[in-house]
Amino acid sequence: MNKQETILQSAIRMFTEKGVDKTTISDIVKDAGVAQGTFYLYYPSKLSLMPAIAEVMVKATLDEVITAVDPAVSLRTQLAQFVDAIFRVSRDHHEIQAMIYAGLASSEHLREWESVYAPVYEWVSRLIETGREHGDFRTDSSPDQLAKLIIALTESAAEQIYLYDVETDQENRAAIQKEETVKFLAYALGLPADD
Amino acid sequence: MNKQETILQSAIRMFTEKGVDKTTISDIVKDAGVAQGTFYLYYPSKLSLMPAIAEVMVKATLDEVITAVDPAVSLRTQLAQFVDAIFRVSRDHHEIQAMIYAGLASSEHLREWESVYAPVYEWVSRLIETGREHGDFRTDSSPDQLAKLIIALTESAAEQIYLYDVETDQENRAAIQKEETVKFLAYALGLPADD
Amino acid sequence: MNKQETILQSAIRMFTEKGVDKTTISDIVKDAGVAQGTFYLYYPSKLSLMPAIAEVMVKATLDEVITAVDPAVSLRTQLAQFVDAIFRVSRDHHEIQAMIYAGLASSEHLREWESVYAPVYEWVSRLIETGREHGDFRTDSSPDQLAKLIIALTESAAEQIYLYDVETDQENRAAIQKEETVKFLAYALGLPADD
Amino acid sequence: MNKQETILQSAIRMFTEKGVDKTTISDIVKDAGVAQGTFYLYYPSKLSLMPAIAEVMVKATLDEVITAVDPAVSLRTQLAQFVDAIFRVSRDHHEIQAMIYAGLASSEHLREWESVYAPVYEWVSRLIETGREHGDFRTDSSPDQLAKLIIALTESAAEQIYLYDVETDQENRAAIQKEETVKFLAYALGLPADD
DNA sequence: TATGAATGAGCGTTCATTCAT
DNA sequence: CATGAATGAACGCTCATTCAT
Repeated sequence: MNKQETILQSAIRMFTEKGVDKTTISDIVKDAGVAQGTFYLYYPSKLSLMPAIAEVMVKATLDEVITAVDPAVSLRTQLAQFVDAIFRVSRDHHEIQAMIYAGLASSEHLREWESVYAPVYEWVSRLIETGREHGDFRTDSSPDQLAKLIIALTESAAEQIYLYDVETDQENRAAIQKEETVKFLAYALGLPADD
Repeated sequence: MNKQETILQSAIRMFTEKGVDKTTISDIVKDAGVAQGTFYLYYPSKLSLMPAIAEVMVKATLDEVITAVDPAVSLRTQLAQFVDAIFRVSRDHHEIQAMIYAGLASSEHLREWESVYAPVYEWVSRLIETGREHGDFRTDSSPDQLAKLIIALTESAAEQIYLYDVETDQENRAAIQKEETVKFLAYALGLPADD
Repeated sequence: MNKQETILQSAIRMFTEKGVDKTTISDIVKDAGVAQGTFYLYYPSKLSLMPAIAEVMVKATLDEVITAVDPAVSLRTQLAQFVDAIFRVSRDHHEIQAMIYAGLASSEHLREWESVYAPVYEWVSRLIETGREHGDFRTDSSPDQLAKLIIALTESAAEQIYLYDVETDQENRAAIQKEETVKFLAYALGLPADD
Repeated sequence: MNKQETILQSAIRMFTEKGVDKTTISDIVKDAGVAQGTFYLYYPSKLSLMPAIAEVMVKATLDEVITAVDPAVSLRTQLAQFVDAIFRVSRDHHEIQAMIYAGLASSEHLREWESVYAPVYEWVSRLIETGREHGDFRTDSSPDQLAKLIIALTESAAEQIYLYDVETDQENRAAIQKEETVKFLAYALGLPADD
C-alpha cells in the first residue's frame, strides 16, 4: 500500500475514532507512520480528504448492498436485505456518515458528493425497474424519484438508531426499526405482501 | 433580551453564516456586543451551546408545522402541509440542521438530543392517532413507529435538496420532491387518495 | 512602558542583532517577555512592524540632526555637522537602515514610508531656504529637489562605510568619506568656501 | 546553457518576480526545469546564490553604462548619459538591487561584494581621469573618492524614484530627478556648463 | 455581574535538505 | 550527474480560556 493510500486509511480510522474536528493532521500522520510533510504531498488540507473518504464509503455501501441482496428471492425479501445492509453500514460507519453529511457541507468539495453517491442511486433505480418488469411496484412515480426516497428513508431510519450514542438495547431497537422500515417501504412502493 | 439570550442568538446567526467550526467565540461575542469573558459566565464552551440551539430549532420546527397544518382539511392535505413546512425549515436552516446532526454528534451533549426533539415526534404521533379515529391510516404499525419514519423520510428528502450548494433550479426540484414525498407517505401510511 | 512599545523595542533590538529574516516572532516575544499571542494583539504580522520601526528611526535621525547642527555657525560648518550626524546614525543603526530599504520594499507598507520620512526632507529644505536668505546656495534648483539629493548622497556615502561588515580602519575611512562628502556637497550647492 | 547557469537565471527571474524571501528553492528548480536535488549539486543554499547574482547585476550595469556613454561628446553630456544608464538599471532591476543591498547584508557573503562592484567604481574613476586630462573637473579630491560619491548619489537618486511602488507619474518624476542629479553632479565636480 | 488584555498550547503549513535510486 | 519522494524541525498564527479589575 503506497503512502497516499496509507494516509487515507489512517484518516478514516482517526475520524471514526475521535471525530473529524478533533482529529489533527498530526494524529493522521502518526497513525500512518509517515512524516508531517508527506501528508501535504498528497492532500492540500484535512478537508480535501473528504471526497476520497466519501468514495470509499460509497464503495463500501455498494459492496455491502450487492453482496447482501439476492436477486433470486422475492422483492419484499430483497427490500429487507437492502434495509439490513444499509443498517449494517450505518452501524459500522456512522461516524463517517455524520462526517460526510456535515463535514462535506462545510467544505468546498460538496459538488463532488452527488456524483460520488450516484452509483447507489442507480443500483436502487435498477432494482425498481427490474421489479416493474415482473409487475411489482406502483408506477405513478419514476424509478429515480423512488430511489431517492427509499435511500433517504432507509439511511435516516438507520441513523435514528446508530447516530446517537445511546447504546442501550441498540440491536433490539434496530431490529424493530428495520422491520418497520421494510413494511413502510413495501406500502410506499405498492408492493404486495409476501404470501 | 438578557445577555445569555443575546449570546445564544448571536451564536445561531454566526453558525448559520459561517459554519460551526469556523465560528469562534470571539465572533459570537463581537456580534453579541458583550465582552469575551461574559461568554463563560453562561456557557462553559462552544459546544455547550448546542442543546440550547437545538431547542430553539425544534421549537421553530414545531411552530412552523403547527402553523402550517390545518386540522380541518383532509389528512392527505395535512400531510402535504406538513411536508411543506419541513422543507421550509430545511431551506431556511439547513446549516443549523447539518450542525445539529454532526455537530452534536461530536459533542458530549447528545443524550439531550432525543428529549429535545421529542415534541415533534409527539406531534406527528398525535396526528396519526387523530387520523385513526376517523378510520384513516393503516393500523399494523404503532403511531410512534410511523412518526419516526415519517420524520426521517421528510427531513431526509428535504436535505437532498437543500443541504448541498447546487442551487440551480432548486425550488423546482423542491416542488417535485415534495409532491413525490407526499405520495410516498400516503402510500406508506395506507392513506386513500383524496377524492 | 506598555506591551506594544515593549514589543516594538524588542523587535528593533532583535532585527539589529540578527537581521530581519532570521528574527522570528518567537525571538521578539521572548525578548519582550510577553506571550506569543500578545504580539498579534498589536501587530498582524512581522512586516507590519516596519512602519513603526521606520518612524522610530526617522525620529532618531531627526533628533540627532537637530541636536548636532548649530544654526549659529557658518553654513559650511552646519553642513559638516549634518553629515556627521547622518554618518553617526548610519553607524549605530545600519542594520535597521538596510532593513528599511529592503524590508519595507518587500512589504505592503511602502506607501507609508514617504510620509514617515517627510520630516527629514522638510528639515533639510528649511536649512536651504534659510541659507538662501543670507545669499548662500545656488538658486537654480528648488530647495525640495536639493534636499532629496543631499539626503541621498549623504546616506549613501555613510552606507558605503557602515553597511558592510569590513570593520578594518572603519573610523578612519569614515573621516575621509565625511570630509569628501562635505566638500562634494558644498560644490554641488554652490556654497562658497569658508574664509 | 548548463544546469548551473539555468538555475542561476531562474533564481534571478524568481527573485525579481516575487522577492528573495518569498522565493523558495522549489520555485527556482521548477522554473529551471531541474530536480530539487540538482540545486544542491551547485549551490549549498539559497543565499549562496547572491554573489553570483550580484556579479550578473554588476556586469549588466557596466554593460549599460559602457553602451550608453559616448566618449566623444562633452563631459556634461557623458554625465547625463551615465545618470540615464543608472536610472534605467534601477528601473529594470530595483528588486534585485534592494535584494543585493539588504539580502547580501544578511548573508555571510558580504566580503565579496566590494570586489564584485569594483569594476563600476573603476570605470567612473577612469572617466574622471580622462576628464582631467582635458582640464575638466576640480582636482582637490581623488578620482576614487569622487567616483564613490558619484555612484552613491546617482544610485540613491534613482532608488528614490523606483524603489517604491508609487508609480503615479513615475517617468515624469524620473526625468526631473535625472536632470537635477546631472546639475548637482556638474556643480559638485566643478564642471563648467556646456556652452 | 461584566470586562477585555493577556495567555500559551497546539494547530496547519512550509520548505531546506537528504538519500536511495 | 541527476532525480524527486520523503523528511521533520520550525515557523506564523489562532483562539479557547483565565483573571485582575
